[in-house]
Amino acid sequence: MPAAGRGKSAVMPSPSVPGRIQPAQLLALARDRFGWSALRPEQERAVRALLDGSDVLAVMPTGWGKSAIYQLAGLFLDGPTVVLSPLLALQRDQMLSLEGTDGPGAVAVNSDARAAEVRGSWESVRSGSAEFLFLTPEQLARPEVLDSLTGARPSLLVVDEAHCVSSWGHDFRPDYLRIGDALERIGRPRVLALTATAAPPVRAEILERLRMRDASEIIHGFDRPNLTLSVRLFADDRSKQAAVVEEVSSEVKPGLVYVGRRKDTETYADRLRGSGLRAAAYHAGMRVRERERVHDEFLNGGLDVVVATSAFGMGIDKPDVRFVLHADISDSLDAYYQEIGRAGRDGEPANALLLYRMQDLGLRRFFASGRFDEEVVRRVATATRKQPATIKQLEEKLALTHRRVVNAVSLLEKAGAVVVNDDHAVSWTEEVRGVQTAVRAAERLADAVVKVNRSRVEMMRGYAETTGCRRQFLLGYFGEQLAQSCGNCDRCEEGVAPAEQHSLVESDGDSEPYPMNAHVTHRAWGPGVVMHREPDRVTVLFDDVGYKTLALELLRESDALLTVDGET
DNA sequence: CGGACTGTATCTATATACAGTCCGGTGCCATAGT
Repeated sequence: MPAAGRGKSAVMPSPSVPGRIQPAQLLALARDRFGWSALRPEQERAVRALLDGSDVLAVMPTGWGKSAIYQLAGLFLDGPTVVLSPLLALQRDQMLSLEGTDGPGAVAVNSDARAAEVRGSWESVRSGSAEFLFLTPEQLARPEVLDSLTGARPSLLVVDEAHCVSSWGHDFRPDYLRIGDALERIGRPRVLALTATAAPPVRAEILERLRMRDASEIIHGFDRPNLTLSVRLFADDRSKQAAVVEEVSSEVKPGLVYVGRRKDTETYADRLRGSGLRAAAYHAGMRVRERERVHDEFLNGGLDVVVATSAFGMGIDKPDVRFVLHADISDSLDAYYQEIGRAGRDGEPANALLLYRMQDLGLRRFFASGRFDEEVVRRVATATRKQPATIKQLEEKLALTHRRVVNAVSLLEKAGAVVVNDDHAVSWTEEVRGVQTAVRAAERLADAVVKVNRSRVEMMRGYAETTGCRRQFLLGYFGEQLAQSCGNCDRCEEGVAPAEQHSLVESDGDSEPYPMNAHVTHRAWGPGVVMHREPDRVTVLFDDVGYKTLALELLRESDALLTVDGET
């Protein structure tokens, strides 16, 4: 514990007056309270922006000290810091890391705690002996939690793993949709959203859903040059399965294998054990004990490879993972980048290999399609129109699960048919003509989500099938342009990419009809932004229908199809 | 959307083709039972 024994610092911030904090003051406090010897420029900028009263969206790699931002800012701001975190395991880790410092205390309120513990936690938040309060978004759905929070007057609300705000909520963990509401309810503290992965539309969605105002976006670059990117194409499942075992055997260990189905984690783990490797399966259907065992063994070096569904990974910060192999394609480049980002954190070379079969997209399309339950939405609409009711009351009255009710309420709210009042009651607005109109509007909103999800699958497919440099494709998706082809992917290795890159460079200038980031409008699909270019095609992210890839040749022939609005 | 599995039909099989059905990820939280 680096800072232990130094005693309390002479540099006590005057918490109520952030004013102009000098860099030296920040650093001194970081050193004395947490034992950090230096701050990265991004960390410092983020803390200062928060102290100046701004909201902040910080996108930085895992291991870069995102938590340091709120830990430090929390010390200067008068009032508790609330940290929303998606997993209880992550909350435990973060509380542990705070315990080892001279910093102020941290408590958590969740379903693990007994009633007496919860009362104690709220008491220490109110008295100020705990600066940090860890919650899940689900806790914000409980009226008594909101009331206690309002009373505690928090000064900062942190949304950790903020990309979940965008990817979850539509049909999974719907309380993610209600964070923005809760935020207003508790007096609108400033907001800090933290994530390692967020493409431009994801960032826009985070800002919108959390209703962040004039937010400073502090984005660290996405490139991970030590990762070698490659894709192997397969026609049938058998040969792909064999290749998984071969590739894993020949890679430097340890590594991760991602699959799409729980059952496959077991079959691959068995086969890999059969070829002499220390392999384990991991998925959400396993007992908690077993999951923790695999997790710990992997971190401690007791395993060569973990074969997992997407359940494995958040919060894993193991520096020496040498490969991440995808036996099944991910459902978006956001997810893929997040997953391969677990390799090579030590900066040493590591492999990100995708074994791709076109049919594997089927599973991803299925998951992307969601399920709109018209009947549920109709019943919720009918009930609230008759009489305002809380979400809890609706669950009981209609005999529906929390998830279904929250989903329906969120869609109806977005459609303008209902509002959620200060007393937590959902009530009908009369803004929409009737139940039927409201249900139709809700369905349109749900359809739009499906379209965007499916377009994300298509971008993932675009990565797998691109003939150009993989890294240029990947970084382009995250809004970064890599001027040169990377020289560290299979396409560059084959020598294909540099030639195409050359033709791209030649084609710039005035003759370039659809440059990167140009705002465009399509007759059928409406407004969008150019996200990616290849010599013969252009990919546009449309506001309403998501990603679409368009052939330049066709666009040239029917040039009214896509018109450039000019840069903004 | 695609794969595994089941059932049925057929030019009666130690066999195959085809149609129909079911299933698939992520985690809070609450609640029931020991």
